Amino acid sequence: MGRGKIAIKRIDDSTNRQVTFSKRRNGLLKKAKELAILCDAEVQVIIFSSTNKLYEYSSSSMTSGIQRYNRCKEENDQVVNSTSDVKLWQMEVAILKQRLQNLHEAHRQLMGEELCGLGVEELHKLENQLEISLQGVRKKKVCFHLILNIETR
Amino acid sequence: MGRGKIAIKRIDDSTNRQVTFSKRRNGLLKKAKELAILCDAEVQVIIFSSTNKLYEYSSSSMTSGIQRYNRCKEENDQVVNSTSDVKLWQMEVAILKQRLQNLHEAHRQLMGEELCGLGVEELHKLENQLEISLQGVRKKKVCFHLILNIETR
DNA sequence: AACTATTTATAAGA
DNA sequence: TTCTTATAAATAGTT
Repeated sequence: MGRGKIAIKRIDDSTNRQVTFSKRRNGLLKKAKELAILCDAEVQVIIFSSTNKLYEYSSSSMTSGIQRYNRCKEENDQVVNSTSDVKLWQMEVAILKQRLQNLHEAHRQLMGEELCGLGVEELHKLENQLEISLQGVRKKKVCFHLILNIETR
Repeated sequence: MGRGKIAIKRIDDSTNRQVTFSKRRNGLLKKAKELAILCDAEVQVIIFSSTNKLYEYSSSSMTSGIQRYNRCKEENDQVVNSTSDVKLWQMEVAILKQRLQNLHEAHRQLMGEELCGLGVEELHKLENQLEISLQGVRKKKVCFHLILNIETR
């Protein structure tokens, strides 16, 4: 992009290379930031110049970004060895996620959604439960009204 | 760049956001590669989409790039390696437990239990929700009976 | 997935 | 270096 087209290969002239590095580095960091904001992504960029100077961008914290990367890679490895601390925590996460999912499903049924998987018997039980719930709520409401009546008397 | 100018803020429309993500992600990775080649730099890019998919570019190996970053940062004693992964998993466990607890509380309220913490307004809302739920369940039951009638006719 | 009208990035020049 | 500008490249909106 510019006055002329250039081939993508190492720029021989070191001054030119330095200038181009400076321009394109800024461009890359800007684009990284835009991507993160526009698309709600987590983006990390690490750049070392040929003179070993560090430039970086991270949409969150670089540390957490790198850790997330590490985790992602570990999962893909599926290393099956002795149960390390990490593995134990991972198992706990898996268990909790499963429980959360189950509870979520039950919750949706109580909301009258996602009833497709239920049979007649289960629908009956759910209906009874909802009626019991309503009784409980209405009883509680009555209590409130009694209290209000006493206070405003 | 394009038919119109856009403000750099989160794109609301999810389809549009996904498309833009795809385009700009490719753009960013291409630019990263060009910078590395043209300017003889070491470049690493890590991108997580909002759907938690990982995309990456590394001019060398990601691991060595990250290690180089760590060494560079060690002066500020921000050591990032996989041993602190345990902490991250612990954090995830804590977050999941919290979510589970919240959902559990909501669940108990839908069961007509644990109503002590609720005010009049909240009781009203809960009652309405339960009535809606009952309607859903009863509608579903009617469907079942209609089907049974047809089958046993 | 393609196609363009525009915007944006940037190579070269000052 | 920093600014300018002509041109290449990226991409937003459209089909």
